[in-house]
Amino acid sequence: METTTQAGSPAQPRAPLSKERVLSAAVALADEGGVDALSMRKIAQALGVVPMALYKHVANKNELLDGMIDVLVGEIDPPAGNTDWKTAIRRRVLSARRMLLRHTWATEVIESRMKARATPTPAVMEYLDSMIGIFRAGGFSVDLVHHAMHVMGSRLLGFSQELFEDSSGREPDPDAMPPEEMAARFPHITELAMAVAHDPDSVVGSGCDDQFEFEFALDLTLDGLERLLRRN
Amino acid sequence: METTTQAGSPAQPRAPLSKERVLSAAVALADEGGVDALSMRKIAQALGVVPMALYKHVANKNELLDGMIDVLVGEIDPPAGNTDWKTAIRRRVLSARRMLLRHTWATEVIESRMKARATPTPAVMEYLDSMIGIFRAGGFSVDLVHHAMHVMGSRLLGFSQELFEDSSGREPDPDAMPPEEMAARFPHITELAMAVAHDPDSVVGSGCDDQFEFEFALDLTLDGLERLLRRN
DNA sequence: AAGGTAGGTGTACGCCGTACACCCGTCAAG
DNA sequence: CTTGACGGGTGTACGGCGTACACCTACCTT
Repeated sequence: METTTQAGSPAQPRAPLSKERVLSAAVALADEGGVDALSMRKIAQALGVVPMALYKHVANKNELLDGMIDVLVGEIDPPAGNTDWKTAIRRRVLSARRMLLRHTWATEVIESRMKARATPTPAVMEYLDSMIGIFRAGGFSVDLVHHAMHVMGSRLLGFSQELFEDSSGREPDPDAMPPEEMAARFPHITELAMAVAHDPDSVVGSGCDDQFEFEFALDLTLDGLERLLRRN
Repeated sequence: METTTQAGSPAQPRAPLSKERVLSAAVALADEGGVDALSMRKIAQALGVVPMALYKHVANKNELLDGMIDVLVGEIDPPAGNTDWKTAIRRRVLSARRMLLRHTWATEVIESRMKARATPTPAVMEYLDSMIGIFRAGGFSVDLVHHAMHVMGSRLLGFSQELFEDSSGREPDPDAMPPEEMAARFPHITELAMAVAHDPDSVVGSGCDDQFEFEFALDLTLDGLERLLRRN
């Protein structure tokens, strides 16, 4: 059994590794067996490769987890044009939910990674940005969108809460984005951040009163329940 | 420096271990350094004891995590009597939030443990039960409470979502509670469960339409936002 | 032909959870 | 007073984990 590369061999012994192949193997492994069953060694084994080979494609396990989150976010349907904000948001959230149900480990990983990172990955940022865009296009003021994002909270995936939290004392982002590119790629996030904190440098800084936002969302919910109650 | 037990020594060399001491040491360690920095070995070291000593007080690390959750739930203020349901719920939720802010690792642990266990620990059950009780006392019908619990969702700690999910294929609960005791200790949960599924045996079984509940909560939120928008 | 580089390999280290055998102080029964 | 059970702390050891580091080997460029 010669397994070394042989020129004319019709069935090549192994496809070449790549970040995508590593990530989808990882996602597949997590789907069956949960995130506890996910180890670099198991992923390598599933790919027929030695564990350290993975490190040529992902820096470490945390980056791998971040990459997996991006894969998941990519599974969420893009925003549907030609509808009012309400159905657009509704569809998007329900699509996100379907993704979360497909990958039961997702919320756990998202939760823990969002706590650790200074900034969400670009894919996540893009998702949030387009979400904000839908609200803005629907006529929401910047302030109201801000509230809305907090209110949606965990239903928007579970991370908007953390997104707005103080980001100091976290793992420093290895390749933090310069503010100009930030503004160009995520216009809505930038707009919101500038309105919230009058300090455009700390783009998603802690210029917002978390406690106020929490109570705002809570009261909105309680009022909704009360209305239902009155209507008996 | 003789550290072995010596009869008349006024300062006894070490307090005797106990489950509470282990748990509070674990909570303290998690508070400073997050849940990743929490290992049986570190806890033991903090208590001046050999790692295996802990296993005389907790069965394994998962049970330790469950115990830690109970400690946290115990920090939530008990329900305030003599008020309407709305302020009672409000106070309770805000108290829970203060606890979560004190222990930033809490949501992560709760999230992962709730996914794994068949039934929440008694302390958690008690918390949920009293929460339901407040709604019921406020005049909510059983059905409406059911909706309400889903709506509050993560704001009620983050676990009611999982509580109502299908509980098959999870770690079997070592000491599952007999239904009678269940009904006696958690009357409100039982009432709700019986109404939802007409099968009183699978007390928090999957007799509820998760998708419906999710959309119900989503729409309640969206309607709330819409009202704010109209009032511009 | 020379040499850089991208990608897979092998070994090794320190951490983890915990199974298992042990040991010792206390206390009840004989 | 002896004995033996037992609750609780100990020591050793195993298998799995993430990953640092040195290597080797094809290939591509010049």
